[in-house]
Amino acid sequence: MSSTANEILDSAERLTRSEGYNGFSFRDIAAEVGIKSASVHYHFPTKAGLGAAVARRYTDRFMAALGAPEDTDRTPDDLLQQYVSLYRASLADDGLMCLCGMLAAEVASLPQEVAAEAKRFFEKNLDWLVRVLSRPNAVTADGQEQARTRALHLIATLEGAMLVARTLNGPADFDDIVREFTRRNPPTVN
Amino acid sequence: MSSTANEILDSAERLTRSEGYNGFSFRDIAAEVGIKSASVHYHFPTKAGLGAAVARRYTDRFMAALGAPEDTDRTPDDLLQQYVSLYRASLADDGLMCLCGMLAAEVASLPQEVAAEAKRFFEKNLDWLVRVLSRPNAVTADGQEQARTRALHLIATLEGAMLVARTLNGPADFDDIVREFTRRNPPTVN
DNA sequence: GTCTATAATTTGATAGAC
DNA sequence: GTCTATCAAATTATAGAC
Repeated sequence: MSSTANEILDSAERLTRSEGYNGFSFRDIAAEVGIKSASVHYHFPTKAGLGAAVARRYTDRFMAALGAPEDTDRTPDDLLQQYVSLYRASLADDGLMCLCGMLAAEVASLPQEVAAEAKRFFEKNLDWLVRVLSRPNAVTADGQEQARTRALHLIATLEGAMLVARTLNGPADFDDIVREFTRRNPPTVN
Repeated sequence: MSSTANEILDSAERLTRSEGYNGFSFRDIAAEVGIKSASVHYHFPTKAGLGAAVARRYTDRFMAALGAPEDTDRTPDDLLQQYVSLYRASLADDGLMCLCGMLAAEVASLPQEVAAEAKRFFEKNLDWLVRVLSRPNAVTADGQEQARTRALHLIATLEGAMLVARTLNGPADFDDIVREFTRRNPPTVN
């Protein structure tokens, strides 16, 4: 992957997380990278392809940062706290939305291949969280179903907190919401 | 307000909740209403004005449906359950996002007057919830600050649940999340 | 790989007839 | 109030020179 292609992905990711998939153009990216829009098309022939590539890279990077859910060097609670931190860093960095949270909002108007990548992000997140919550020393082991519900609940809270915080008071509100969530969903074992 | 103007607002609202503010055009609305795009401009000269009018009407209708937070015929818990139902109906109707949840995602690329209306929606919601949570027989009265945090937490959970449910399994996931939230945040008094 | 040039379409918006 | 016609700008995308 060329250096320019990576800069294009960086720019497209930032723009999507700020303005949405429908809120940026090839010319916006070209201006940020310092090339012409025709050169962007050389690296990514279509916008749908670029959007899908951005989402795929984002998901892969996110999952890599999470690490193995079964890592015995870290307690389930450590892993969950780290999960929350990743979202928080996302917002704090530049007031940017989670890429796939943004795509989830726009899902009805996305090219099919981009929508599919957004869905994949959530499914991978769910799977990782379910594995963490299913570990022997994590919460009450009331089965996979309950673990999935808990995982969904956490993802929804974090995505919603980013959404709301962006229009109100930023990271301060995000932190407020997460603190309240943690107070209501304390780690049980560990 | 003419009948056509209302149909335009209906169409613009549906399109915004489905595709986002950046995802529809005057021609899309014209096609739905059965007129030409020039006629849409007669009623709403600019897209920013139309977007702001849609958001304002949505907020006013939403607040009217909520009723008075101090209504003594209804317990705080009744009111909170009704609040959740309004969100749930939103999603169930047609898989549509909350209008202002959608605008919140796009906020960085919205005309200032549209962004301001989205913010107003959340502030009005917060105010209503704080009043409900501050009633003498509601939860533990640990002050306005805690009531605001609880209110934020509920709004974020509902907006996040809509967002996530739209890309995964729809209303079933929304209900799952709300059930889990309710289990973790049971009504205390009433 | 990047450029200029341009095609084809869409977009928000306006002028003026009816 | 709605229409036809049109504009100016922006958009995704391609052809072909360098």
